[in-house]
Amino acid sequence: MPAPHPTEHARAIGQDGLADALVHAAFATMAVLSKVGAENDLSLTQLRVLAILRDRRLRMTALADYLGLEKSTMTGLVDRAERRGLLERAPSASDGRAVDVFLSPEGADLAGRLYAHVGRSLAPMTSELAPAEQRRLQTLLERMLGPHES
Amino acid sequence: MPAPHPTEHARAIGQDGLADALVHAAFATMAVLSKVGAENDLSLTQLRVLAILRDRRLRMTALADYLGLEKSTMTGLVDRAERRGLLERAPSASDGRAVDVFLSPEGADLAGRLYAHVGRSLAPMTSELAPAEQRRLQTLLERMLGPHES
DNA sequence: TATTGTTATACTCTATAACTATA
DNA sequence: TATAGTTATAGAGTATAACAATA
Repeated sequence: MPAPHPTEHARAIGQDGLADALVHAAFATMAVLSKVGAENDLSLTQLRVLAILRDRRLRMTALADYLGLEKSTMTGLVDRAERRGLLERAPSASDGRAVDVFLSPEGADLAGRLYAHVGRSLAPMTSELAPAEQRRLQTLLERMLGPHES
Repeated sequence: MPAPHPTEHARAIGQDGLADALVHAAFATMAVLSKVGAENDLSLTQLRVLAILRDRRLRMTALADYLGLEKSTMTGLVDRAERRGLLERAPSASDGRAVDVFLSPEGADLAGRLYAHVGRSLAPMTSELAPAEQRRLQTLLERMLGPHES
């Protein structure tokens, strides 16, 4: 798994300075997430599935909506994760057509470890800034991204 | 192409507040890049290839290094882009084993339009911040990401 | 011998279309 | 009829291993 070179496309894609920096930061962050995933034999999509289901039980269609994917794509995605024992399917109690998906104990365990791992893996980047700068960056990003649900 | 829901995994993956915000911003930015790519029938990887080659001529191996992919992966990637007339291959002048890759005129044209398109597509997000905040955000991101080459 | 690129192979990710079972 | 999920199919993206050509 060779390491990428996030800076280059960032510089070439972005329109202005801020867009450049955002694209650059996005590639750097995604590279970290991909690496954390790869170290656990998880694609970025599987990582997202674990993250989304960390505190939720969702039907296939709702999971597809969260990921921005087609429901037919979910079948294989969930199949593979289920085969690895990371999540489980169960028929919905309220709708005979629907299938709920949720983390298995092993999946929840892995999700928890990944959660911590991502934080540690991002630290070398974030610790380039002093604590006060980190707080300012967080505030600006949160303002830019709008109010969180939850 | 259904729209994703970047906030959720962000909240669930990140370790602390800043990591959360970075992951959230990365997913939001990647969603924009993916959308711009998809509107032009380009995957994120093909978008990166165009961006990287925008002002460069590289051999297959160097391109693979920039992307963080195996050289064998490049063959198919370049094949498909070449088949679409976006880039070209030529034998290296200095090394009989090597193959140079570079944008075709059409590829360069598309890359230029994508460049502008990305800037415009990111604007709704960045313009949530006042101009002074935008400058502060850019400065902080650039400090965090370290000095650019070029 | 080592390196460059391709080929062969296999698996994951993704979408579209057609199907089934339920609502 | 409409919705939930799966299956069938196809194509892109990715890696590993083996190979040919060149250095």
